[in-house]
Amino acid sequence: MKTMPETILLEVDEPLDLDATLGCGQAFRWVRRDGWWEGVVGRQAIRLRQDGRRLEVRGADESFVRHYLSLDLDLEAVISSIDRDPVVHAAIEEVYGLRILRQPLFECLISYLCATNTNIQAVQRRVEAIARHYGERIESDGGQSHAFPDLSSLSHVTDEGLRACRLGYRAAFATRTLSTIIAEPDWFLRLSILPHDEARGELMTLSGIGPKAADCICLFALEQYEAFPVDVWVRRIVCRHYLPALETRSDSPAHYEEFRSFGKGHFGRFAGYAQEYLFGARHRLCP
DNA sequence: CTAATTCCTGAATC
DNA sequence: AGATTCAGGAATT
Repeated sequence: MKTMPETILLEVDEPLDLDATLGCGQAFRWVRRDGWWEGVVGRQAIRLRQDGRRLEVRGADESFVRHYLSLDLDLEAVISSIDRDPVVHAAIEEVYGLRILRQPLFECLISYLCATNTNIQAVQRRVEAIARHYGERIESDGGQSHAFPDLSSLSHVTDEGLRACRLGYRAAFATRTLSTIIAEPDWFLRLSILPHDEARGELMTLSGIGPKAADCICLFALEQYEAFPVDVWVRRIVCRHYLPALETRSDSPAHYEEFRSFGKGHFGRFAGYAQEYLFGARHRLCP
């Protein structure tokens, strides 16, 4: 599929900060190279570059990019709904225009399974390796790259194969999760129509997917914006600025739940957006 | 319910 | 330069 170079002209009330959006760690296949963001979404190798309200697009058409970046979401309204205290307010100033992407569900699920107990760069390497080993070759502007494989392409993957992709002990979790998903033909369809709490619970039954990964998948692939993932940084930020009383508590599922319900209660329907803004401003909020 | 331990990679530090 | 330390979720006991 050939697509022409395109330029999207953003409206004044259509804020976007592409750097914050693609660089905040929500998706793992974007890299910045000489002024462009290069990434793969589905089977398309895409390049994006923003200059003010001009958004240049290569490798995909405008409607695809608009949807992926969720430009149809009224971000100004979302931001004013979460702008409830000086701390988020500072975060909003820091990464104003950050948008939550609409990621492909399967890739998002496997990516966050790879994301436990590691930093963002390590996850990027793992996801990239899985694509290189098992994904379909696709042509990009310069050379070639690989789409993230679909479920059937990973259905016969072995533990060793995934260990070669540096998943480590997560390889065994991944193969178990793959086999339970494969066992139910419409698993993805069923998941995608469940309400948040049920989708979350269903995800957590999978091997290698705990509360935090489940919340990320709900937020980044299922458009469930009330999801409030609590990673170490969000935990730190909430302890420091909102709930110092929770500081001394150790980690446990019950304590995770306290942070999560704080987020949902304090920020409301778009708590997930608040989470991303806090996370995006983490080095300013927890220096 | 809580606490402790193990799993593994990669970067930083000694 | 090679060893040690640490950051980072989930599962198991």
